[in-house]
Amino acid sequence: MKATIYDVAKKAGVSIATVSKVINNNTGNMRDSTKQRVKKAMEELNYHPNVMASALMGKGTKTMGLLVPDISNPFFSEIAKTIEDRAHEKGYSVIMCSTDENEEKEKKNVELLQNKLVDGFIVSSTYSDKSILQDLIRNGVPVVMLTQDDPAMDVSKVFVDDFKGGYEATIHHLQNGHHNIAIISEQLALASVKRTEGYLQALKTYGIRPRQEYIVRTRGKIANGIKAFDNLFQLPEPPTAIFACNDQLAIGVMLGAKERGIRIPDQLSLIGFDDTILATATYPRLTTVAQPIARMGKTVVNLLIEEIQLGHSRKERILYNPQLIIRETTGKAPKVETN
Amino acid sequence: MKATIYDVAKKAGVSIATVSKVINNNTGNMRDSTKQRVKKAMEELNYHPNVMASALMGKGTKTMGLLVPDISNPFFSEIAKTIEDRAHEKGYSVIMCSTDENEEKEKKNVELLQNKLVDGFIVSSTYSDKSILQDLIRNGVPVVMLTQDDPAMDVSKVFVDDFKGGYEATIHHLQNGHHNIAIISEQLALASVKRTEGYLQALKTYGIRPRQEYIVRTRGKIANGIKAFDNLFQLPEPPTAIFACNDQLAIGVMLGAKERGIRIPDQLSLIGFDDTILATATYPRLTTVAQPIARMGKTVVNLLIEEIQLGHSRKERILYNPQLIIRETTGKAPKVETN
DNA sequence: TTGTATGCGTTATCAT
DNA sequence: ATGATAACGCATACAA
Repeated sequence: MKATIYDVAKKAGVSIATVSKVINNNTGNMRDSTKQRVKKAMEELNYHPNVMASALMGKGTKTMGLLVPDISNPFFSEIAKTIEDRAHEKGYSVIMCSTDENEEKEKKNVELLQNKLVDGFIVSSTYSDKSILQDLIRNGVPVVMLTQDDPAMDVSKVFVDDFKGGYEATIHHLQNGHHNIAIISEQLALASVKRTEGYLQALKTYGIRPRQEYIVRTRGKIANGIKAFDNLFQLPEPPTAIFACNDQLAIGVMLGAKERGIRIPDQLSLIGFDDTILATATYPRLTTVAQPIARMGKTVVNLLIEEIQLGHSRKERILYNPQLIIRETTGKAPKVETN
Repeated sequence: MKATIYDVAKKAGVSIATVSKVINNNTGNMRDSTKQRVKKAMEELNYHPNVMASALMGKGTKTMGLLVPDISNPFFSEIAKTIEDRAHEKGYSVIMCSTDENEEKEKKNVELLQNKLVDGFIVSSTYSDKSILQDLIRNGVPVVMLTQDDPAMDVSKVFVDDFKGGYEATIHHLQNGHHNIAIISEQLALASVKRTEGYLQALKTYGIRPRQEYIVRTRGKIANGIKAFDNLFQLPEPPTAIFACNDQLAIGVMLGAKERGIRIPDQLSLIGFDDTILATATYPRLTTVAQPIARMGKTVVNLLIEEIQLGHSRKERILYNPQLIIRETTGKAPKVETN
């Protein structure tokens, strides 16, 4: 049977209060000898405090919930990895939940976790029903947003400057002489609208009028990237450059292009976003806008734990710089045929 | 403040015992009217039972631990997704832990979870110190192994026939006329040794003597795939076909080959394993041995929950068939130059 | 410096 | 058919 605090107390010849004190390091007024005696007893019994019981007493569970759209998306699994690592270092566990951009699941996940065992939430998925999160926040549950700067959420946030990322990607295309630049954005991601705004701004800087038909919105999967590409290339005047708002979409474009015999980067320049494992798995290697995944992951965890201990949100907004990583899918615009 | 069972009882004008009964569906001897009254009160107060408290009473936490080598590896994140989905359907949460094939983390993860909040474990990572898991099992903690059939673990297992997968991949190469077939295997994965055995068996079937220099062991990352390829191609007689024991390794080979101007599949045939997102993200698309990820994920969860409720292991071994998916990286062996 | 007693929100046993 | 009450393992105010 598992040892309880009573077993330890008996073995050490003290009361449970004393044991409790050494567990919680309230050993201010305690003879060092008793402390050692208790510690020894804990060792020998292989005693570990029952988290459930101490949680009942108002202590936390040392567990955090991680809400992402889809853990099987490389970007999220990569950031989940860094979150997990950091959390473990700090003695926390992380429960993961994919919302699948599905309102029902969003709600169910939060319910599942809330009255259960988490001390706080990291949320990296856009909620269609924001009241779910807002209720949480109003009730004083620590929440830190990751990957999105949603003004509707008055909590701490860790994210990259998506506008800048979109801007710089587009500028890179423009500097290469492209004028017909399309963007494929993620329908439901807040970050994608920022990236689109950056794209628009870059166009403006170069005095180029945006075209509706060059702006496509879809879900961020490979298959949709292929579709988007197909549609774009049925246009009377197809783009010579594409900025895809995530790597999966970009991969889709590459696949579609291969299928149609369109060479990248000679006939089509392409930029992705995220710099996931996918970006280096393709040939040619994908030019993409990198997010500092490791630093972001570590930072959200630190911030969340800090707020859990603090008891309230610091409402910080931590903004990282995206970085355009030029690899092999971008190049000069093809000569325009003047007709 | 969160509502407790007392609040509900008061509101419904009954005792907490009665409320508890409707919570747990022990409504055998209960007037339907009271039951409804209680339910209504719960609704109105937005009452959710405190899992910690009920866990204290011996009920489980409805949480399972998922131990994988690395959640950022697409294979594991994809299977984690299906596990999560199924677990949620059944009202369970999943806590994920990457062991990083690091003995310290292995131990720490289990400790983190054990005395904490999980009702059982799904373990899909090879433990270098098996006693950690065996202690768990001996203590009656439900454990189901995923992805590996380790004879040292006397519990239920869900996995593919790795031997067969390795065998069929190699046979495919052989049928294409290849004789110089190399294998790149994952150093630490039990599954990889089975796949290697299948490879060896296939060779034997065709009367081909295995060559030591064609058998390379490494960690399953893209970078290592590149290195392995480089080494293989510095051999006096490089292979004309490679079987990589996971998709990442295979991607590494593709990248290395591109770098050296070696065309796939014309000059080199390549097969991967797992059929992750990576396999369809490359060009040409990767021929690979698929594991039925979705079915395996669903099955482990079902099995684990069953055993949690049952109170003991059923010690089932559920074996799935791998499936060779022939895409575009495999083809006929180049004509041999007789000299 | 250490121990006693109470409560945290449940479940379960036994009365009523 | 329903209610009173004792655990569960721990933290903490208060006593000693």
